[in-house]
Amino acid sequence: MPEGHTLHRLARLHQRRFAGKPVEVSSPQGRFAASASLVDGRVLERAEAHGKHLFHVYGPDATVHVHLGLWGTFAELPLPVTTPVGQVRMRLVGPTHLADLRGPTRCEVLTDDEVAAVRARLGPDPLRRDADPARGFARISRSRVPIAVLLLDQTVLAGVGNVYRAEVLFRHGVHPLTPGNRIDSALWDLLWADLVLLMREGVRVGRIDTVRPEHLPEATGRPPRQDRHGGEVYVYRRTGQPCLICGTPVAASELSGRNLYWCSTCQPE
DNA sequence: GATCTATGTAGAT
DNA sequence: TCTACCTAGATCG
Repeated sequence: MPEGHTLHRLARLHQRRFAGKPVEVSSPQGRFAASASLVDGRVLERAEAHGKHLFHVYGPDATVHVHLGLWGTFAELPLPVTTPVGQVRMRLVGPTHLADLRGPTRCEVLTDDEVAAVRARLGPDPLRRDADPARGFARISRSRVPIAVLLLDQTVLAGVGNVYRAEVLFRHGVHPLTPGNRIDSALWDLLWADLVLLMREGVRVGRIDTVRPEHLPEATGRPPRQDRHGGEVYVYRRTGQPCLICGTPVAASELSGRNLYWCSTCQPE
């Protein structure tokens, strides 16, 4: 689940459910208990996301910072309060709903200065209005590192994960090993605009869909994708299956410890 | 029941 | 480049 769109969707949801009201914050599992007591019962001022980071702002002295990592999830339930199931790191209880956080890589209370330090390390986020894509291009155009690695570097761009990386490179016919300094500014503008489009749609529908209408199962007669992550994609986790455009089996390898997927015909070196 | 895997990142080597 | 870490669902035997 957790690429940037997931966090922005959660921020939006938490803003609606909890902001402006006192919230009960607890840690049924216990690992967040001491920090939860710092914000328990206070009014949640606002929820916002930057890249894959979620912030629950209670005041200048206390913002809950959540990073879901690979496995983290937030589950929302309507009241009444029920017994927590599984390992619930943080539970928020508001006037109408509760939210249970499981498996985050990060869940901590920070001061405004500490939040600023976290955010200072993040590159422009295609889902934020205040994002400056030129900052991302400045890094990319100076680097010989493969574009596939740069896109996942959160100090270059914030919020892009393995699915959006694979899909945006496919949609623009860019080979993943292309060095950053071979990406010209016109191509960068296209990649950025496409990330904005795809990720906004991801926030809207709650899953990652990147396939153009003419290549969808309904248009081509192929069976829809059955995958835990749910959306329709061109190459992500489609190793060995025919490319939706040219039929070449989708290639896969590992790069910097992450799975990489591409079409060797549509994305030539 | 055991094992594998994942949309992520930090820190050690 | 490696390892550790957080969790739950899918798959294997």
